[in-house]
Amino acid sequence: MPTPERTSYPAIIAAAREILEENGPAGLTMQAVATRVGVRAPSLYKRVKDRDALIAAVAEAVVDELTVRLENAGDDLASLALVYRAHAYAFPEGFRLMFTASAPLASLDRAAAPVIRAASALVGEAEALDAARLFTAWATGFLQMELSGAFRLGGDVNQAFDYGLRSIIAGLRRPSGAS
Amino acid sequence: MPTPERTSYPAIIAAAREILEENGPAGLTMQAVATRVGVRAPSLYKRVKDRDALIAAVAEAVVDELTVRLENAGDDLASLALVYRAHAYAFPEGFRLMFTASAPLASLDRAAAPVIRAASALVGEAEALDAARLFTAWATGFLQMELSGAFRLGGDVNQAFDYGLRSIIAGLRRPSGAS
DNA sequence: ACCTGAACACCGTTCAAGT
DNA sequence: ACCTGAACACCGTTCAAGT
Repeated sequence: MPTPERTSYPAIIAAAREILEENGPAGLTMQAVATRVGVRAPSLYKRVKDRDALIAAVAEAVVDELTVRLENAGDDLASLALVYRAHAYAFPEGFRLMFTASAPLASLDRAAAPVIRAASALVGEAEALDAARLFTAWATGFLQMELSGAFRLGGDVNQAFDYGLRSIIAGLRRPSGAS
Repeated sequence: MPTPERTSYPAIIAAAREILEENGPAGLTMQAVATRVGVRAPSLYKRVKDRDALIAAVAEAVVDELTVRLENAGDDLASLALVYRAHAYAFPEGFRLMFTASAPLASLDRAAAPVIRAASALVGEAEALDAARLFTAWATGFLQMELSGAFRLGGDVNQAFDYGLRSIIAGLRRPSGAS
């Protein structure tokens, strides 16, 4: 006699995301997730391979949500930068996961598409990939440093973000940036 | 009767660093460190508060070593970028720790000094901090993405690094980058 | 077919007892 | 004064037994 399903894969991922943002990576235990979805820990293994896979799925969910936001943003680098930053603020713990080893690299490729499009509009198709990597690396590094509290030497962090964004765009506009 | 010391704080940190690079964060257990320094796990707590403090100390050691390398490098951003990248390649796991929550922020401040000096030479003292943050954010993000295998869309990664470096310097040279 | 209690291995940490 | 075995709490994971 089939037992009715008492939870689901999406419910588990959503619960894990909440717990991660509330209690950090150390608080993201199988027990905590199971309790939140109303099940016992061993039952999770019916839908998730193990804790690493669960974490990877959470990272993928965060990236996929970012992708949607990027696709609905303005198609210039400045708009994408603001959306990216807002997403990092909204899910700081999830953001940290995005570029971790077990992260879902395929979903990152999808998130990259709008960035490459905006870069292409600025520097042309030949340089678009290099330019997108410059922009993404800067934004990712900046947000990670900002979220981890690494900006401790004074100064206005918002202004530093604007400065970086404007300098990068200015540098890309220069033909000397070509390969 | 005092028992002779069978290990030391530096030996513990060095062992932890080796284990981290060999086996990753999950392999960095108190047991593994204790075994490597020739002691039992409980003895580690005489010199280290707990595992988090041990990890933070490892991160600090990696940052301090980077600081020495930066201080001995050429005092322009291109030289600093190469040194930074070489350090990330040499200690990829340690590099990941540098901007983690429990990371040693004070030691990061010391590593920032040579970068700010090089930035100041390029854009002047007033913009030096903003420019240093642009450069550091880009380099950090780029290396993190490179080490995590996030560059999957083809293209030459070394060329992308050069392109990013040259574009940033070109953008900083422009007066329009000023605040 | 899914869920659970029980069990196992492993880890971080504490502490009384050794020297 | 440092080191250790023993113990505890906690966690990830497996699995036979339930429905």
